[in-house]
Amino acid sequence: MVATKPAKAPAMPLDIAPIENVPLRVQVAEQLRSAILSGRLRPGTSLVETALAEQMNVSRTSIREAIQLLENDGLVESIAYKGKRVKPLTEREVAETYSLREVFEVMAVRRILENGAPLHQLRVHCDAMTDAAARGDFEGLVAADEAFHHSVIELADHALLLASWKSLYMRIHQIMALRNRDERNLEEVAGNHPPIVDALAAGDTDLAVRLISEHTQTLATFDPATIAQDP
Amino acid sequence: MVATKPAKAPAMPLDIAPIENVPLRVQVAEQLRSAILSGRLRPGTSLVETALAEQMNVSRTSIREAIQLLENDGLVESIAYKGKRVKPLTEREVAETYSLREVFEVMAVRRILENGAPLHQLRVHCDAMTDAAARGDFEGLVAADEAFHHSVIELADHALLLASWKSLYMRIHQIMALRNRDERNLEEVAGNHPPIVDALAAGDTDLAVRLISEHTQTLATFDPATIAQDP
DNA sequence: TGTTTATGGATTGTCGACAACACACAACCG
DNA sequence: CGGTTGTGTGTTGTCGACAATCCATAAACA
Repeated sequence: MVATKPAKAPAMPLDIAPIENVPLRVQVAEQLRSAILSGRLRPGTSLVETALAEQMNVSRTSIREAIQLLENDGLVESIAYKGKRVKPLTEREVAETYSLREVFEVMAVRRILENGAPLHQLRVHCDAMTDAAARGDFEGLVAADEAFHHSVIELADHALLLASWKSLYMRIHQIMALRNRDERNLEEVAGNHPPIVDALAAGDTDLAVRLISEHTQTLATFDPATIAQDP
Repeated sequence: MVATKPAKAPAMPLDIAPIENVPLRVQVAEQLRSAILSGRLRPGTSLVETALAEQMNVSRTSIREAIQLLENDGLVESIAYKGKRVKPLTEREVAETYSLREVFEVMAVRRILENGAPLHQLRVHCDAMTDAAARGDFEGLVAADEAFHHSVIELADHALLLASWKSLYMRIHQIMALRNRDERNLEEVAGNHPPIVDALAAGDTDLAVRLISEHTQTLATFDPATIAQDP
């Protein structure tokens, strides 16, 4: 075996886009998930397999399996022989979701401070948030905020934590989409993050934990009326 | 409507066991899950739908859906168009599982101390552990230990936390089944728990957190060789 | 009239058959 | 001999049809 080349030398180095083979159930799941997370499918809406199958022009099997995928995400609940529906969101569930998120993020912060991690990416996201806030770009701010927290979890270098956080954050997405976007001060939200990075850089565990904890709690406020669900 | 009776008066008050209608996929999932958690199906074992369908005498559909249920539990992983197999257990995953469990239990302890909760049940489980240890009953000790920790989580009164913990604890079950039962001192394991209850009763947050934290970490020790998987 | 028993429609659950796919190995050609 | 191109086999993916179940409403009965 010649060692100068990496095992396989492609005859055509041109990087043609690889056509990916995504199973139907996954495509269906993505569409439905997007609809739920964006609030187009409200909590309580019943999901009828036959109807969806016809509507999306796929077999009922694919719909079925897609819905089961959403069940794993905790976005759909099903009662045997009765039906499946978008999981209703109770006030209690919202509170639990945010409290668990807080624990996740605090855990991440602790791990980052224990094991060390490059903080550059966090600063990039902070800047993105500041820019978005300056532009009055709400969507951009939200996206950058998610990217920031996602990075925090990633830096903790804990695959299970990351997976759990992602699953949890989905519901947070949904909640945020359902609630009237209370136009709180964009600048303020953006400004909340740099101190967290600073505390991490300074190695100040207590401060970092307190800041991230307060921050996640802040966003947990919500108005129950805004997440009323369909029967 | 007459108000003296609760809506429906059963003609036969005899409490006959209601024959429950469990979907096939669930029965299949329970069997497979039990096999995985007990170590009869080792990590890495590939699960072939057709084979299982014939073996268990149900349609491939039911097997398929059952396996997807196990995927939700994180016990099975699947690669599209290639196959499904019992999720391999890496040393890292084991460590992550136990560290996340620690965070869950610490969270539970904190909540119990904040909101208050009756501790009677915990004492009962402690006694059961002591008894089992005195009898040299390993199985009994493990069962009581799980019951104790389950109760701790339940007392935290947090449905999402409880669900997450249950899912996580499944893997701990699996790990314990796979590892050579290192006959550590039964009395010692049993003795670790009452101080936790005492700290809870005394309202000593720091001590309770430290005790539960140390306790979960203790059990995280394992020998990688004992969880070697099949190809 | 009040209670029980059919009956119908809507929905999920289960099935067997066929299609799509990935991989390994044989056949072919320079 | 090296590399490419068929071909076969085992697996998952998708489908449409039928069975089981639940619920509401109507019919039958005392």
